[in-house]
Amino acid sequence: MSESERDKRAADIPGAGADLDLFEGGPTGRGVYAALRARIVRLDLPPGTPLMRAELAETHGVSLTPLRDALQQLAKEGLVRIYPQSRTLVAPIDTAAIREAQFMRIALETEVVRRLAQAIAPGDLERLRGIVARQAEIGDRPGDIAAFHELDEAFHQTLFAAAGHVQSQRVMRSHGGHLERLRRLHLDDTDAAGRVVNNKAVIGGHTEILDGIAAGAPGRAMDALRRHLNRTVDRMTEKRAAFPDYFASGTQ
Amino acid sequence: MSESERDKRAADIPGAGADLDLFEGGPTGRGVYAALRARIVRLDLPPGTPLMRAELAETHGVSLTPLRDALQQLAKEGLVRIYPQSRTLVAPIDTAAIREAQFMRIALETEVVRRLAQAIAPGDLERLRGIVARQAEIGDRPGDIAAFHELDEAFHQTLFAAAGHVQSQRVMRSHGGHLERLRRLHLDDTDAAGRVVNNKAVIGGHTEILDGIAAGAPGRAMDALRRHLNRTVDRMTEKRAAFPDYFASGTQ
DNA sequence: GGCCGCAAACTGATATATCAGATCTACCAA
DNA sequence: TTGGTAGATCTGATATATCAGTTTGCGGCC
Repeated sequence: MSESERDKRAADIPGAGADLDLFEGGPTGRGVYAALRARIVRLDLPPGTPLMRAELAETHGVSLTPLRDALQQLAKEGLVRIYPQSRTLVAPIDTAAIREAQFMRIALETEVVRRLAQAIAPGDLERLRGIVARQAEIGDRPGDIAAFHELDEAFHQTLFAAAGHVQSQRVMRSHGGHLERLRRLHLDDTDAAGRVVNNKAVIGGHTEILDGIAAGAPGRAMDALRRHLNRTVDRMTEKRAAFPDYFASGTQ
Repeated sequence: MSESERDKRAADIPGAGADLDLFEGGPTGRGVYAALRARIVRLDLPPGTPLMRAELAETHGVSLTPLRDALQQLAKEGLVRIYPQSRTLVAPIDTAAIREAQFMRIALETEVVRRLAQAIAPGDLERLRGIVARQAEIGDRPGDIAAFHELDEAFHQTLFAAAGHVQSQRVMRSHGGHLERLRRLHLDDTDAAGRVVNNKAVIGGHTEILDGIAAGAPGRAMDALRRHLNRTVDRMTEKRAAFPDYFASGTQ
């Protein structure tokens, strides 16, 4: 049942990626882009998978031109590697790219939180508290992974929205594909008990951040956020050992 | 003479933009992209200028396909507006985009400086001091605008390099076209005396930042950086009044 | 039996042709 | 005179054809 739940969530991801409407290659190409990105990020198309343009074009019912647009877009995000005149394949997960994405996220979100601690609209703070409250409600039940994760997304997006910098978050996300894939690897590797613990930690982090903001204490809010975000990447080397084929052979 | 100096600098900008090799549309298209971006950012192609594909293709000696790639790239950066089936023109300077770019820059660079204040390689600190010293040398002479500006660029780039996050700076710059155009507007509007004063302020800012880093005082370094960066955007409304045609009609 | 070289086949890049939507203009009607 | 509409024209999107570089597999040679 958690199985079907997860699949449902996975199927939703294309939609989630679609709001990154920074990308388009024209009306037609866009759908292809979104579909491919979703499959790559979901690791449905694992790193190294060759992408045959002719075949993909036929599958998606478009010609080579919009398909090329989509691939170029993905190449610019680093999710696809195009070897000119040769072939195109799903890029390996790049450790360096993950570090950059993480850096960007900490930098941006830390600044968001800082500004919110200086001034936040009461309505926004309420909304944020509400999200955390809903997380707490389902936090104990190990079942609703999808819902919990969705609320987590909502929390961070609301932070950016409250600060008036949704666009920056969009830019950040558009370069965070490698990090998303790493997170995907983490998704399935915790048992129910461990997940509940993790959920509690997430909720605690969110609460600390909001407390810092509410108290008008930028430093406190920023530190809390930093701790909260650093959780994700810590276990990267472990994942890299478990899925050596998925990662680039670069340093570290 | 400062005239020819400035032109020489302007001619260099394409090269400066070229290291944003985040962008390509294939080997051929890349040159077109760089050339167009340079002309747009330099305000050589003012906002609102229609971009006729057939003509541009002929001018640059390429076909429509790579030209389209270049334009799509520019559209994604927000520098060009494509109205499907209708026309393509240079996008107006967007106040909101400038605010986002400025936000991103402060967030990213502030985090860079914070980390450097915690730990910096002695060689990097030396290099940075060296750049500021060279700025001080030519700071009094109003002539060398190009050289001074180049050193300024080098300073900030070296900060990112020292923190090991050049890639993030690249992403940031790739979305900073609107801000670059605003800066371009500021470039020509100060007389020699004013420029010397401004140069002094820049040098002072850089020095404060480095002092904060050297002292291992993140807060101090970050505050200094914040003050330093906020200089640029302050006079935006003034520019907007002077060049109403260049700006989008959006709020504020 | 293994290695080198050549050629064929495949792939992506580029150019061109076709399609469809949007704008503009001229003409008609109110 | 003005508003609207039909059609011509222009533009970008899409599809297809051509070009050029890369890989691969076969055959000959060492």
